[in-house]
Amino acid sequence: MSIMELKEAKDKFIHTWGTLASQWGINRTMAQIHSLLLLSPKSMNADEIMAELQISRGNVNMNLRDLMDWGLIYKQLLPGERKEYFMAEKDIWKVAKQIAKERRRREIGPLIEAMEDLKEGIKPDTAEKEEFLKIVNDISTVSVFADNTLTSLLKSDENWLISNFIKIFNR
Amino acid sequence: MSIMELKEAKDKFIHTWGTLASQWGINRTMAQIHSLLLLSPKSMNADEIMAELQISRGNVNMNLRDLMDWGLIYKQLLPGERKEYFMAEKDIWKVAKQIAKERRRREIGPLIEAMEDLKEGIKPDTAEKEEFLKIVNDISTVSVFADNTLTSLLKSDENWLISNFIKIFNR
DNA sequence: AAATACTTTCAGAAAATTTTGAAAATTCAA
DNA sequence: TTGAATTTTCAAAATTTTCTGAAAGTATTT
Repeated sequence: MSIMELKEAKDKFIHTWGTLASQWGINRTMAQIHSLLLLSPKSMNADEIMAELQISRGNVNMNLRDLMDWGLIYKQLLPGERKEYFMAEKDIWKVAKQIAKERRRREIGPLIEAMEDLKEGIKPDTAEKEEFLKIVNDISTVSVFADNTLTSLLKSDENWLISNFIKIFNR
Repeated sequence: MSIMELKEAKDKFIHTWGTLASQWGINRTMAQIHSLLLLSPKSMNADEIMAELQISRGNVNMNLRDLMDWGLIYKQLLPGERKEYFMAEKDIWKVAKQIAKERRRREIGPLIEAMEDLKEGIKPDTAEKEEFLKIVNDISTVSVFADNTLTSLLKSDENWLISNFIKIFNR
C-alpha cells in the first residue's frame, strides 16, 4: 500500500470501524461517531460531528446518547461554552473492557434469565420433558460459565491482562 | 410461572433464542431454525422446517446453509430418502466453542487486518501521525490479545473448561 | 418574561435487510 | 437419456432499522 496522507488514513479508519461494527450488531453511525471522537485530539460538539460525518442533528444526538450508555464517550461542559462537548475514552484497554462488559450484560444476561424461566415452567415427568430440560440446563450452565469467565477477566486489572498477554506471546 | 406444556415451552424457547440472537447480530430465522433442530429428537428436512416455522423454502435453504457455515448443524443423508435431513450439534459445549470460534474469525480477524493495513500506510513523521498510529497500534494490540486469549481458550479441551468452571464456582 | 441558544423527540422518509416464490439448476431412479 | 424429485438462486416484495428535520422542550442570558 502506498503512503497515505493522515486525513485519508483517518477517514479509512472511521469507515472501517463503521463497517466492522455493523457486521457485529452495532449501528454504523454510532461506530463512526465513536471513531471520529477517538481520533479527535479535542472534544467535539454536535454541530462539528454533523458537519464532519454529514449526518442529521437527530442522528448525532441519538447516537451520542447510545455511546454514553455504552460508556465509550463522556460529556464535557466547557466553561464559557453553552454547547455540550464530547470526548471518547482513549485508553483502548478500558474501551475493550467496557465493550466486553456491555456485551456480557446485553447478550449473556438475558440468555441466563430466559433459561431460568423455562426451567421453572417445566416438570421432568416424561422422557421428552427431561430431554428438553437437559438442553435448557446445558445452555444455562454454559452461559453462566461464560458469564463468570468474562466477569473474572474484567475484574482483574490491566496489569494482569498485560502480563497474560506477554505470557501468551512468549509461549 | 405456571406449569407449561412441553410444546408451549419449546415454542417459547425457539422464540426467545430468535429474539436474543437478533439482538446480537444474528438473523432471527437462522436462530429459530437452529433452536428447532436443537430441540428436535430427529433430524428434519426442509419441508418440515417450512411447515413448523411457517417460512418459505428459499428462506429455509439459505439459513440452513448459513448454519452449516457456522458449524452448528450437519446434513444427514438417510438411506432410501431423496430429501436432505438436518440435525443440530447437541453438545452445548461444542456449540458454544463453535460460536466463539466463528465470532472470533468474523469480528476480531478483520479488525486486526484493517489495523495492519493502516499501520503500513502511515509514516510517523509528524506528531499528529504519531498520535494516530498510537491509537491504531493500541487497537491492534488489544485485538491480538483478545484473539490469542480466545484461541487458547478454544484449544484447551472440554475438561479444562469444566475444571475452570468448577474452580470459579468454588471460590 | 422574552428572546436566544441549544438539546431532545418523533413521525415520516430513506436505506438496509430479510423473505418470498417461481424459475433454473441439480440429482437420481428408471 | 428422460423426467420427476429436490435444492438453489435471485429479483422483487415485505419488513425492519436507521435517518432526517422540523417542532417541542430546556436552559440561559438579557
